[in-house]
Amino acid sequence: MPERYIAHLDMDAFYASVELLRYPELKGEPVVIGGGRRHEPEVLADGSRRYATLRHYAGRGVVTTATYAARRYGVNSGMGLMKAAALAPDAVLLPVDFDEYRRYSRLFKAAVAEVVGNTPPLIEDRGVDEIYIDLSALPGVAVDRGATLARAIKARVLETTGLSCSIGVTPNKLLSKLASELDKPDGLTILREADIETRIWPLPARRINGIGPKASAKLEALGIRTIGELAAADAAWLLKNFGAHYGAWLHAAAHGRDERPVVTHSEPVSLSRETTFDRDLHPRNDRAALSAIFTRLCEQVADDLQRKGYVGRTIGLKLRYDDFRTVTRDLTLPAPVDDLAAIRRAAGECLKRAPLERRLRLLGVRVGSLSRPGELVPPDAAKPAAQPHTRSLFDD
DNA sequence: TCTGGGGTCCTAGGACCC
DNA sequence: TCTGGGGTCCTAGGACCC
Repeated sequence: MPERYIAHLDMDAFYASVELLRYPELKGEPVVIGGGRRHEPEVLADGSRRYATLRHYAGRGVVTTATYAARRYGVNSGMGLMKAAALAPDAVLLPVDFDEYRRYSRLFKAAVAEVVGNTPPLIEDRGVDEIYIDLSALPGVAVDRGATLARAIKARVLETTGLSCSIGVTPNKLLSKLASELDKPDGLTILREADIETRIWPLPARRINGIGPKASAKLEALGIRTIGELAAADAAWLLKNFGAHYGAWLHAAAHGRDERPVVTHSEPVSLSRETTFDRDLHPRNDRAALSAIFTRLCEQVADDLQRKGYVGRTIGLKLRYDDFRTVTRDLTLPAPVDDLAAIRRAAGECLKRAPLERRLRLLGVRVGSLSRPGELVPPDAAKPAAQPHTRSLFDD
């Protein structure tokens, strides 16, 4: 198998950096992006701006991104804004503007495509602020293991967006994802297999994409903190503790082994809309409000389906109670749908099967088993039919 | 100071069929 | 009136990621 050169590109503090392009005077200041829409900066008579600060925030929002200055106070994405306010009360709070981030996302991806070309496609989308790029087939890459090309990509991205990014280039996606973080912000890290021991093994196991809070807590309880300790663990012992599938993957990942290809096209599996209420709502006392929200979510999903050109057979409902427990119910229809009436009816059937004693904090509606409207067959029938096997002694 | 919204993939049990 | 195995679909929940 020929050697692969896979790049992982990660935009630096992406949402925050896009906001700094708009509000350059905030550069270097602790800034937090998150929450609802009620804290746009106010433009004063003299043209200057007054920003909201975390101090006065009240609500259920979370931190979407924080600038590096804000991170120094211990503020991190995913953290509740109320907690962030306790850590950094004077940090500026800006509302999330997804349309603007999506616009910059298209810009930086186009800039990368300009440098590497995109026929054949080489870029795998990993959401709004990161991509993988398969550099293996590009001329001259083997000479310096992608360094010149990666620098050209970084320069072009900066030129077209004004934003910096960090890139890791290694033989696979797993290592590149780790490598792109080693030198953030504005970093470039190139690793060979021989560098795993010195550069990867000292890192916490939690850094591996696929080891989350649960798995890392369990590893820690078993005495494993770093990737190196995980690599040293006995393979059979890992299988015993984590199951055949995950255990084998943990072992391979710790040794930096990952054969996954860069996937340049994918179809969605499901579309959903959900919302957390400002205050918990009671299924009986707040029936009217809940019903209106329920209908709106169904409308939004129907709209998304029609706009994107999909139909779906499985309608799902998601409820989150005031104690944060989450419950889902779903219903598979005989034929795929994309209209409000059908979605609402099916989601309504799901609702009948859900417990409604407690107050609710979240409601969500999902449509899965997607296909294209013209497609006659549901997705599974499109798979190659199982080979009929020859009759043996044991068949009926 | 309680924890957003949009996704993917995996597991596991039961129904149902051959 | 019992025994064995395999496969797919549906449903529910959970881990994880951006």
